[in-house]
Amino acid sequence: MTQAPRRKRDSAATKEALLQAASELFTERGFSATTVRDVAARAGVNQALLFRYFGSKQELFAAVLTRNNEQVIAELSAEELPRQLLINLLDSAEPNGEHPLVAMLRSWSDERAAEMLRGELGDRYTERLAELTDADDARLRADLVLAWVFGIGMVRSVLGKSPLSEADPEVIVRYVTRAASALLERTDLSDDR
Amino acid sequence: MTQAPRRKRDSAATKEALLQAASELFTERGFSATTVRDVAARAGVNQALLFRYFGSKQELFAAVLTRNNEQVIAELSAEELPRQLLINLLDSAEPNGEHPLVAMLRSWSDERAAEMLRGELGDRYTERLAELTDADDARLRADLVLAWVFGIGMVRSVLGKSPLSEADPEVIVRYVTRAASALLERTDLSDDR
DNA sequence: TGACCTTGTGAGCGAGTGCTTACAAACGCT
DNA sequence: AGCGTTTGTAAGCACTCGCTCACAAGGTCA
Repeated sequence: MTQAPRRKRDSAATKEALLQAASELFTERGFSATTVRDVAARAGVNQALLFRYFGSKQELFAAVLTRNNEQVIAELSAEELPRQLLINLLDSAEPNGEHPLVAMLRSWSDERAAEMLRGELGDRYTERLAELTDADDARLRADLVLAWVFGIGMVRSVLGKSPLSEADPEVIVRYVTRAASALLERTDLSDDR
Repeated sequence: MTQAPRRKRDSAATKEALLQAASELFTERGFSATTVRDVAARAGVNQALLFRYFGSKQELFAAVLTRNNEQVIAELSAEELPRQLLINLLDSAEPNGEHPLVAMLRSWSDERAAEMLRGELGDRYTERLAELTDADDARLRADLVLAWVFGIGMVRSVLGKSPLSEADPEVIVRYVTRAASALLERTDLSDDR
């Protein structure tokens, strides 16, 4: 009987397949509910390679998080951030939707995963949002808005609680940006269409 | 050598000890990071009794959640709810603080635990908050406020992210209630001191 | 006292976890 | 061809988890 066909020798493609599979699974199930065997299986890769290339499950998670979020933060201007963050998060309520933030939200309560959110990653979003106001406690106000976005993502995408999970994204965005303008008191935020 | 002294025969006290220990541990670590061995150890009880009295770890979690939250919901009027929810949550940032909600927040991403939050429990808070406005999408607005409270609790108590985690509770409450009054459009909510 | 039910105990089963190791095959090089 | 290095594979180690079970000890009632 013939053995299973070997993979082509291509370490770059293997790493990429692992990252992609890990990104999907962490988004779907969160950090602790995702096993390295699942990741390797979806990537079509022997699980030992996961450890050869990333060292540990935790380091793999870190690689996924930074890779996905670097992009989001870099691409968006401060003015668009809260609005786009929300829109992306709300759109990804669809089962195949896959926003980087959802992986973070689903892994929130895991202590090892939380360390990365608490650190540099979360602060990046805060700094960006803080640019929107000139109040002296700008970063606190930014954190409050960020907490709101996270909370909405939690209740809607992770919990799936109605009526929030069924509501029209447009309506939510309008409500939130309007109320948030009471916090980030520059007029150019209230550009709700 | 003498054997470890046996527990007194008192099923009620044993159940209560298990519930209390479980409540503490679920609050500190969340559902999935808490093991039945931990619970039994802190309660000073053989772990087999946990299963005799509660059937499974999941049923124990349900017992803790309903027990703790019934009290909170029943005690507070609708007008006080958002403010008190926030204050309790913010005060419990102290290491020994132990608000029922924190156990929920820490177990958020666990699918089995989330079922209970999604169901009756979360709706109870929503209904209560929806009483505050007469808008036709009252429950959606209530969910948005609830999501904000949850988000703040997450970022502050679970993540421990600064500056939100170090901020003065009074300031946070003032900001939030003021901005939330743009959502729940009755004037009697803006009673910020 | 002895039968019976309730409560507490220790040991361990079966499954799943992250991770390691010994080895085989494919490649680049001289 | 022969060599060393890189990439892929199969197996399993060591551990933790939720949960079960056979049994011992305390209590009640006849």
